[in-house]
Amino acid sequence: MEARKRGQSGRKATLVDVAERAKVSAITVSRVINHPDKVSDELRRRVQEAIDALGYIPNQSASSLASARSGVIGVAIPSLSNIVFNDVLRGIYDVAGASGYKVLLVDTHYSPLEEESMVRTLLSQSPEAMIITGGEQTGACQRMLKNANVPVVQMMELLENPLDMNVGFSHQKAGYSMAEQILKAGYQRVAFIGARMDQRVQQRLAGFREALEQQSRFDNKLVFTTPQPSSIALGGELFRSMMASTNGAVDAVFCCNDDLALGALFESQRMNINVPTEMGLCGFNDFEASAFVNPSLSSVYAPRYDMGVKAATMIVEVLKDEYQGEKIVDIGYEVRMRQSTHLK
Amino acid sequence: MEARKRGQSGRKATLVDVAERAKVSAITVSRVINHPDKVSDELRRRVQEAIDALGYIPNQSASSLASARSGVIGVAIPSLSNIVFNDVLRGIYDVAGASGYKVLLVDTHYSPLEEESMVRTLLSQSPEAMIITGGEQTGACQRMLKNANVPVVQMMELLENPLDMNVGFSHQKAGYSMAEQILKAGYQRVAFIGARMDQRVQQRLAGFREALEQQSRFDNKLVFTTPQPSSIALGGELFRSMMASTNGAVDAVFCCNDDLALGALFESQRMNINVPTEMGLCGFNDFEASAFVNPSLSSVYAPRYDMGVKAATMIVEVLKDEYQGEKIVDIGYEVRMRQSTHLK
DNA sequence: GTTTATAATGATAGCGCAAACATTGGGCCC
DNA sequence: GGGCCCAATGTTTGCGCTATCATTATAAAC
Repeated sequence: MEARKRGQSGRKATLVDVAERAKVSAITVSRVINHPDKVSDELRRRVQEAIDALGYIPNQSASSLASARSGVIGVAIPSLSNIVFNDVLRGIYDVAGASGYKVLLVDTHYSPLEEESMVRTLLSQSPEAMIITGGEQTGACQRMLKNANVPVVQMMELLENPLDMNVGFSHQKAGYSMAEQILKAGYQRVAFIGARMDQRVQQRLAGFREALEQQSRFDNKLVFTTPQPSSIALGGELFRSMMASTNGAVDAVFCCNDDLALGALFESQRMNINVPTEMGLCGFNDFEASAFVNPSLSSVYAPRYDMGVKAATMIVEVLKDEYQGEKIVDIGYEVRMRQSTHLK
Repeated sequence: MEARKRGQSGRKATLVDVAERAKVSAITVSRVINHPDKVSDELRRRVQEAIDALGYIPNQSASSLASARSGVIGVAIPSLSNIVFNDVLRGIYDVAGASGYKVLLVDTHYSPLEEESMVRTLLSQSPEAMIITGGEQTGACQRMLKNANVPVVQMMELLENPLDMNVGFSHQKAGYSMAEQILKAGYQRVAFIGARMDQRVQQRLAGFREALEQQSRFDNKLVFTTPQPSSIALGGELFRSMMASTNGAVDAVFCCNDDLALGALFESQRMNINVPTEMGLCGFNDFEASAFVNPSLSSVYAPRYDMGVKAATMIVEVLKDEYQGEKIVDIGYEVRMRQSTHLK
């Protein structure tokens, strides 16, 4: 690359280059960018011209360093491929973007150790706030977050002792409610199939168990779980092996999420098992497909987009010192009973 | 908050705090972090102890400013909620993470103007490289990217004149191939339903049209498009209104993606139209559900994860000055014919 | 035993920007 | 017309870090 003059593409233009070209001081250029109302129309115009001419783009590192404000919100989620988090993310991005914040996003792969390392990376960017998933942080990770001295929101599930703020819903209650509805629909022998088995899935199982135990219908032999990641394919496999090992004793299956449930549904169709008459089926998370598949799939809906919006809004308001609400927000859920559990 | 001493949680520890505690110079601490092999075991141990004791986390802004290396790769995608991009993102994150790069991700909402603004935001973070989607950038955006003087990868589709590097596949050829197969399967009057209608969808339509025209089977009245975002619900609606307006004249539908196709499939089931005998159906992108739904859905698969991996790998290698391959990489696609288009 | 190479550490300066404080030049008051 | 205020602009300084160049200690070379 040839050597070029300032402001040409060889070397990136700086505030000083703009200032020289506009014949003002550097700080005036800074003001035009950050506090345009504090500069006269005339100078503002001249500076803007110079900015455009040079294609000047501010150096955010320098700005962060000088002002101790990075404009970054750090976000850690366990998986990029799980649709559940996309909805939440959309909410976060929408609010953050509208308020002038950037989002630095990391994927922890459902591992607290990886989360710790990722949180360290995020903190090195001097974020003004953090949004993380759930409550299974390592001790070191918790310490870092406290030390960082920025607002932290833990989202997705309700926690006993959040680090700071918390938005989510009770997966245990939701699991309980759904299981309750299944029993109410008249199913007698309800199995559970679950994958990944992270904290939230375990809570759903706990709720399921509680509901069944209340009617003395819980049977540990009907709980089928695996640490493998969820997928439609896996749902089909688990359903098939469940059927093989239970020998017709099961008349409904509570799937820990809609991936598994859809897989089970498609597999039951191929096995010529009628849903819902021979086999009730429900999922969790209420994917769009669940409402449209035939038979439509019962599931638990939670306002995920709103949860992201709420998390980001709390943060933005706390940063402006304007937040009035509670530190722990229950965003709620809704059991949506559809054809797949309609026994009679 | 009370005032506290250095290294306590009141004020974040800096390199100098660590240096004082370890009784070394600041630069030695910097070396322990960035070039540990250049420091003796003894000092490295002492410094590491001080780092741990103070919970020191480097300030990346200061580091970026001093070293002119941010460790950031900027990524712009048109939508956070489209699964298609998640797969690609996973590939990018996996490679970037393994190579020590952070990803700054923005959502352009399919708007070139928003993309321009987001790219400006990304560039202000001094990214070392950029990955963007497609080739519909505004002039100003293209200029910024060229001026930034960093490697740029445009991904998802193959471009005539990429700004720099390019990884993708030809959506037109893919559309052509799929349409060709549909005709080959024996379907006579093939409709097209499309949503969003971004560049890539338009290319799929162009390929579809080309294939049909070659057999004089193209009929513009059988093309149904809308700028609305795709969804399963929309697929059902479009299918229903298509059926209403064409009056039984259509025997197959090419859907621009699997969302629409699944929606059309579920709707056809509710309308008691047999797929594939009365109606052929195909989609695009090959979602996981497409292989498992009944009847299974024909679609076009592209190695999206690999595409993300490739894009990030190219960048990482270019940054190390080690990249040997072509600037334009065709990642290919695969037409997967399944039950939904099995006429005979 | 002097020179030369090498490894380990340190001192200094500066990256680009904005906070804090300083200066200037009206307009306005009585 | 002196004093005061405020808006508009400028000067200085330092954020936390690393590149660069220096310095010292140590080993190797002859």
